[in-house]
Amino acid sequence: MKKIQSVRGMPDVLPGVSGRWLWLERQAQDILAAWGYRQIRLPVLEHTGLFARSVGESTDIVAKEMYSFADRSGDSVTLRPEGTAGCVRACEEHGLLFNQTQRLWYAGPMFRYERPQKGRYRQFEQIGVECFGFEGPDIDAELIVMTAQLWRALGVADAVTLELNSLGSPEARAVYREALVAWLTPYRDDLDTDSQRRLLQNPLRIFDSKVPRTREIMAEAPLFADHLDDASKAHFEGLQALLEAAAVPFVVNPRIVRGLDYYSRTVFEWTTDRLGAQGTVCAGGRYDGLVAQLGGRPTPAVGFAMGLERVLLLAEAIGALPAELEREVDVYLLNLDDDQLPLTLALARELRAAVPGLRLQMHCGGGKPRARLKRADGSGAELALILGEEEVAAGTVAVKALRAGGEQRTLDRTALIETLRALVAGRADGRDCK
RNA sequence: GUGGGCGUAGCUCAGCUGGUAGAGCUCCGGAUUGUGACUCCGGCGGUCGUGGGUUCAAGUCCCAUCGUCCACCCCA
Repeated sequence: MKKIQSVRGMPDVLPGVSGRWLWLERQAQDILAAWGYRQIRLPVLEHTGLFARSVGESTDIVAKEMYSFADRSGDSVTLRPEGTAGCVRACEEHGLLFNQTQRLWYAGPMFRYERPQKGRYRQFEQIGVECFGFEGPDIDAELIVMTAQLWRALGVADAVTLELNSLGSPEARAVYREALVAWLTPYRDDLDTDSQRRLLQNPLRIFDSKVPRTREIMAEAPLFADHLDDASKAHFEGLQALLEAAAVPFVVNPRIVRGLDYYSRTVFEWTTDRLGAQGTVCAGGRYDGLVAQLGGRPTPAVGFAMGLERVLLLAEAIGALPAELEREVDVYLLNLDDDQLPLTLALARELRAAVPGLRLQMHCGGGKPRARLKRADGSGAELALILGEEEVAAGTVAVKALRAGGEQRTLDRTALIETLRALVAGRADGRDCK
């Protein structure tokens, strides 16, 4: 009998690390709310055609990475490989873009059929942000400054770099593309095989090659910056000025191309050198043409997506995870004899009500006092609250410090609640480090 | 899809030129009839990923296959 296991590339998040996820999601949600962004909740399944029309037929994502299948009626549906397409679809479908602007976010799993490796999974979690109806560089800057704030809140700001580029208008890009292909064609045989293929599919990507000879050639190639249309150029310069004013450092990287067809003008990536081959932690850009392409009125749009596994890997790699995440239980309440169970239950309820935020775990499962204390220790709690015959008779609770020393005091109800409130108040939960 | 590393107890791993499967941690019990974390004693726990081959004998060698990790491609 084959051992049962998860589908390849679809990892479980076990209890020991799920707290990190809650921490990350809370940090992000707090900031999004503070900037006036509203959540939109989207289905995980969409009609296959949506992605083919938006992401691009010839992209790897659509060509070979989609989880597509026929549902019971025979329609082809696809587990979303990214969030933007579904978001635009929902906004159009419900009239959210009619004469109005939107600042939206969503979170959840995305699916791509790729070989898993570090920082890459077949099911992975993203937080995505999309803005509609703003055409100037102000909103581009807003998104970037907001992400910069998140990196600070998470303690990873020093480990990420902002890289910027402009892809210009679709027309300018098409002109440049032809120029680049014409320039490169004489060198075709000198290029590596991957780049020869790119020459047909996405020549701009050749700038990304890691092959030395290809890089030598590309160092001489014509640059897109010289083909940028005036309006895109002004937009890009406006964005850079705003980022400088906001003291957000960046580097202009002409090699940033983005794999999805719908991008235009501003594209950006937050990258790190701490994660091996998957250095991009957050990426996005402008996609002014997409709404119209999907059948809506022409609507300017910008957005980004953040890979949460990568952000967490990064936080872990540089030791940015707050130590408080280690403690999941504040106090462990145990009775020494199960005759005291009804009283113990009542006390647990009373303490949880009296001390907001208190994480109190009550002993279950019987056993000798020794075994109960052992469980108290294993729970990770700071304090053990012990309820024995003597305490019940006296109306007190024995409070034993489990982490430091081990001294034990006997407290009445008022002193106990005071102690627990102080414990909760002193607990840094990672929300105050922005 | 391509290349390489690795699959032995729940976890981390050792196991020599082939010779009857080990440690640490975890967990449970005892030393300790109301006190954890330290110490000591005992216990639970493995068809050595799977299938085939070579051999008197395979965890060890060979082949295949699956899984996993890393890298390429591509991407969050």
